[in-house]
Amino acid sequence: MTSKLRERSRKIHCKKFTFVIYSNQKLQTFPKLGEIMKISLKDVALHCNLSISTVSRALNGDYGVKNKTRVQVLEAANALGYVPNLAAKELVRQKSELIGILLEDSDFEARPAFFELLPYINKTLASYNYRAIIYTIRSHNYSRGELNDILNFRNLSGCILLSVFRADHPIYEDLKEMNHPAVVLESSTLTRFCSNINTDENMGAYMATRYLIDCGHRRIGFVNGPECFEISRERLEGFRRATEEAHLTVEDTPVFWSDYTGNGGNESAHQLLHLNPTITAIFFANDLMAMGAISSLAEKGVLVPEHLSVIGYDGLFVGKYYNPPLASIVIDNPAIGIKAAEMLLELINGGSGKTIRLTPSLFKGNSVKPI
Amino acid sequence: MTSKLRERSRKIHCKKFTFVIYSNQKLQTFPKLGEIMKISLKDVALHCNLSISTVSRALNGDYGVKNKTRVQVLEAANALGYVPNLAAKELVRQKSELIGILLEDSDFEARPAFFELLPYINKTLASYNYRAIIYTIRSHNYSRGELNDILNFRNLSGCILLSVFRADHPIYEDLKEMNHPAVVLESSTLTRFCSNINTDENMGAYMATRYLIDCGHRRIGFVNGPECFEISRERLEGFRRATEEAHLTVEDTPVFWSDYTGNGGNESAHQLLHLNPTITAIFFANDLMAMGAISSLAEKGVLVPEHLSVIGYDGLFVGKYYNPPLASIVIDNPAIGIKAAEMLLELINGGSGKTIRLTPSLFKGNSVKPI
DNA sequence: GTGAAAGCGCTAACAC
DNA sequence: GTGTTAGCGCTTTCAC
Repeated sequence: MTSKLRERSRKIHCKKFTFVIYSNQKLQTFPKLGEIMKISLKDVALHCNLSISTVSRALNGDYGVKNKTRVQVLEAANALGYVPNLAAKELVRQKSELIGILLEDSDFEARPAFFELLPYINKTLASYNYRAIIYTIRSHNYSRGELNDILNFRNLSGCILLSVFRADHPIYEDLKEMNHPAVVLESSTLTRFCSNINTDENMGAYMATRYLIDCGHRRIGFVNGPECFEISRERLEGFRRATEEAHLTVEDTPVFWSDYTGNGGNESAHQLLHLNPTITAIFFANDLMAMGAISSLAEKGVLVPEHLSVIGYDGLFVGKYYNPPLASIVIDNPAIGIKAAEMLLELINGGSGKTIRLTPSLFKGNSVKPI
Repeated sequence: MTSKLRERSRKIHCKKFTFVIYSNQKLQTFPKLGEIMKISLKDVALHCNLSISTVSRALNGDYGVKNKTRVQVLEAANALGYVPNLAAKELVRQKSELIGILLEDSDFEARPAFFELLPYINKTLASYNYRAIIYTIRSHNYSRGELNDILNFRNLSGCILLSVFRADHPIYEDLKEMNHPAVVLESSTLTRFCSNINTDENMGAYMATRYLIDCGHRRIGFVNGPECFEISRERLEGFRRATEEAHLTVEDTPVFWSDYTGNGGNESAHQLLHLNPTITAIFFANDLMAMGAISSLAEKGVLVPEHLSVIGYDGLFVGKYYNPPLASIVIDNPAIGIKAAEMLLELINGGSGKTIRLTPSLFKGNSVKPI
């Protein structure tokens, strides 16, 4: 022990411990009254008679540390209850193991499925020792550059755009110019640093429509979400692809633009049925609208599937407990969550942006009846 | 400008800018090729011909800065795109504006309501400039002290226990001994540093049962959650309070312990009806179990509310779109989320732990029929 | 294989 | 009202 180290040693012992006694391999510490001081690398170093740098290397698993030393350090760190200070680490490394999760400020009811994603994203990130930090993005009054600032504040390693914004939201512009890793859902934004993962919406809508057609329905309504979302447009394409393939006329396959909410779906369905009373089936662009419609129609005596067949989209997990169990296009949210996190980690490790497109599956709930 | 500052000035200009030209009030910067260097306090200081500490004071709104200076600093910081480095700030302040949100690792289906809370917690925290960082807590193999380590790693200002753990989960012990601010939901853990917010479960269960009784039901089943949760026990007390008050016998008011999942509710309901065929109403301790039961019973010809009245608990927002709209005890999740965040901030600002108990409300969905 | 020392960007105590 | 200085706890050269 150098004299300088010894000198500091006394000082620090006074600061954090009254006594430090090694006896029978058992380390006893007596923290001062009041708050318990946090143990730093320095404390571990002092107890091991080693320098801070050696302790750091030992703890980080670096080369150039004698095995015996490493074991000694590990034991001391454990005994003292050492917890690294990530702020210090991040300051010097100029990066953090933090991932920004970006939510729209007001999309709760409209996008319940996203909250099915979060636990999976978080777990996947955690398994690589990354943590998720949540930010809220304004749908309106967002100004260019906010995204960059968010990333810079805490030197985030990257971000995941969990909400879907309207296609002309400026955040997509920020995303295109940004050189931090990012993953977006249900958007086709793709750059060197930005991957995207989405399901084949066109295919999903086609599958739903096709299922209704295969069940014998020839007059089918489509209640879509707002036109300003990419996904709404793609779902319309899929719907049209299926109806044209089956040579259904546009008159027999009316389309309504709604808003992805339960009430919106309900209102659109009533309007649709009022204007097109011969309709035998409706395809809703999400489960919430389907549920809103079914429950309200039932009260007016229109029963699903007896009088009207209904299929939704999203495959919300509550759908299978719906009455009747709601036919739907199932998006595998756990898979998307896990994949999104993995794609981001890939980008962080130097990978290039890429696109993953999953194919949704069909859940044949009893809300659709063959005719 | 002191000579020392001037010296550093040259160095830094070389590092981050090729030219820095003020002309017509417009600041033009030419970052070097490749990555754009981040702007630090030092850069702002140099451009203003001020010391770092003055710039820091100006930016932090401290006293002792001439107004003209402050304006100059603010403008320069803005023009240069200065973003503070929070890791540095946290390192020196020994605390962060970070709140840990603790989720159980596997409670997704069982607790969908918690994901109704998160957006509100996050928004409230954000309005005080705090951020939420998500941690997953293991239901099993959790070892004492993990919570403390989580708080210490990043010098979190506090944490919110968003999931409800079984009453004997060791995290509650950690919580009791911890001296960091914490807020727990649906638990009565209360210390100097730990507040709790919950709804009056006894009252909620009483209200649900009482509603059934008021509708004329005299033989009422109760499908509860697992006994290991505090809330299950309290809900049972409320149920019993109502049945005893109405002088219903224990035979006419059978209780089943289930698991808060859709399938569990379904199975328990079938068992309950099989053993007690004269039952006219069932109170489920959460909406998910109620939905699972209703949808499955409907397929067997047992219709709600025609043949059986059902009331749930939680007031999930999808409940009002259920078929029939599900009567339930509504827990005001937005209020709880906002309140939880506010209570935590109170603790952080030196307040003492306290208890808030909200009274739930009754949603009279059509799933209950008077007889 | 280990130690000394510099410095990440910031705050705060102390000069002046 | 402003500048100087000493760290916060850590990683990372560079010596030895």
